[in-house]
Amino acid sequence: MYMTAIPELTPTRAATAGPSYISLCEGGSSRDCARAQRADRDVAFLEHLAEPIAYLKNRTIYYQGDAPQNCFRVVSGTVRICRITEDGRRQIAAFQTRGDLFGWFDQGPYRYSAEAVTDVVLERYRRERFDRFLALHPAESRRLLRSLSGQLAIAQEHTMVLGRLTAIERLASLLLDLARRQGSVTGAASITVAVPMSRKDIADYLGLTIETVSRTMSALKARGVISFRTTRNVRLNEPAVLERYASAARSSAVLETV
Amino acid sequence: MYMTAIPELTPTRAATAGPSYISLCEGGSSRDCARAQRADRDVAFLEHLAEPIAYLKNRTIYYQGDAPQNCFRVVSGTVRICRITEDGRRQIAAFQTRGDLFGWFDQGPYRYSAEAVTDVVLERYRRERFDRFLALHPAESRRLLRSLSGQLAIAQEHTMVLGRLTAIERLASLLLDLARRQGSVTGAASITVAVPMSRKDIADYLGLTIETVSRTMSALKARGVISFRTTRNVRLNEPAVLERYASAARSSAVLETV
DNA sequence: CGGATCTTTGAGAGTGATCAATCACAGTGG
DNA sequence: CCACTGTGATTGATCACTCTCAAAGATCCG
Repeated sequence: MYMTAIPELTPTRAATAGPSYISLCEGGSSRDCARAQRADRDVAFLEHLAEPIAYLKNRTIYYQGDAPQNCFRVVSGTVRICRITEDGRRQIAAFQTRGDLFGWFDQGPYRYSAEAVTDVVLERYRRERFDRFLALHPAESRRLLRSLSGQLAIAQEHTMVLGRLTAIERLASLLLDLARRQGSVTGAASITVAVPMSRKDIADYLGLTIETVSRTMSALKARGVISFRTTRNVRLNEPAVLERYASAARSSAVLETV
Repeated sequence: MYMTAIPELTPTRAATAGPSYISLCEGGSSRDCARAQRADRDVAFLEHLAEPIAYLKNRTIYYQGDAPQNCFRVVSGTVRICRITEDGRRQIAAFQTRGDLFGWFDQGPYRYSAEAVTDVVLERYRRERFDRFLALHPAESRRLLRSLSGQLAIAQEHTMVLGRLTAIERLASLLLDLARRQGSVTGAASITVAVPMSRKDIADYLGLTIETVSRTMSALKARGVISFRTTRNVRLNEPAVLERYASAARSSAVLETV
């Protein structure tokens, strides 16, 4: 739809074609955007703000420690927000997909790096202009609040996954997340899920090692819960079983007041 | 300062004394607030919005799953944002202290419960009024953005802790966080830290068990890095050593692009 | 087809969890 | 004032899940 205005990938820098306006939209998943109030002059203004830019797989979009001059919105592809320690441990705080805004909320220098998981197309915004725009357009800033709220909610869910789930529960949780983000209707008999990231990415997102991820995947396959077309294309044969594993992360009855 | 207007604790509901205006302020830690632009009528409006309310230790402020009718700001004490699974696993997503806003960003029902760690005094805001206020006061909503950003940053730091740090590193990280929140100057020779939460709370925040927390504390004590006045009052004898343990969570040189 | 990278699988080790008992402390009442 | 009780914290012994080290198997791409 509005996406077509942006070239699907012209390495290192999206070419030609005028930037398309994509309204800030709510939630981390954010599917349908681009509706809601936008006076014509708003659109005109934002057209100057958004600079389309593309990155090849595994390229760094910005580094932890850099001064935060830009923020970005994902047009297509997947971005990882991650950090590496001196001794090589890596943690991925979030995966950003279509519609997600990132790089906006660091106050000082970027606290995490942003890297392209796949080839990606982004819209880049100069932070200072972006902030100025927000000051002028209160409605937009309230929509941004909702978007941030969604990201915070996701981060807190992630906290549960990292702090209290077993390996198999973490994997189940991720697979269902991916399915949901790809718009699969939960409750379906069988779902095909594209896994854009490597085993290492999965491991670093879930707080595990590559080996554990691989072994756990194999265990799920052995039980017939999932099967592989390729390593990056998983078929969820029994989503209900995965739901059961992942359920620890989400639902829960209200219990005693302790 | 502005705190004095609110009674330090009158069980179940803060008594008398008119609500004091506390401006939304930035960052998760947020020390000095109450400055910045506030026209007199803004103050007057907010005075009607904020309802002071107190909770005794371990009381629930709201339950996961409830419809989110209110949001809160901490005036004094500590609040935990947590979730319990059916099988009893608990994860604390965050501790909220003076100046922190919580209960605002859940879109649907509350995803986490909020409970009083200590006796607390809060300001309660009706969400619908709060939102209406934001719509009328853009500056306030941008300040809220900054506050939310801070909380998101904290959540992402927490992600690193839960996903990649060892028990001793997690403890070091928490102790330094507490010290910082209490305004201790880092780099000091020796710091006394109040630990308002129980070992169980610490364990559930750090993704460990009570026993591991206890053992790790003992190990640190044995090495002379910390010592106890009581279980809830820790003296950091060698903050530098703790910094070294915790450093994995924060700093890190920029490395290869992988 | 060869070489690099990614993934899977195996064997063994280790950190933190579990199960269990003791200890410390605050509150209560005799 | 001091036993009694209940909760929270500490310590111990053992277990298990995941990590580490290692090698083989896939997959991709020139």
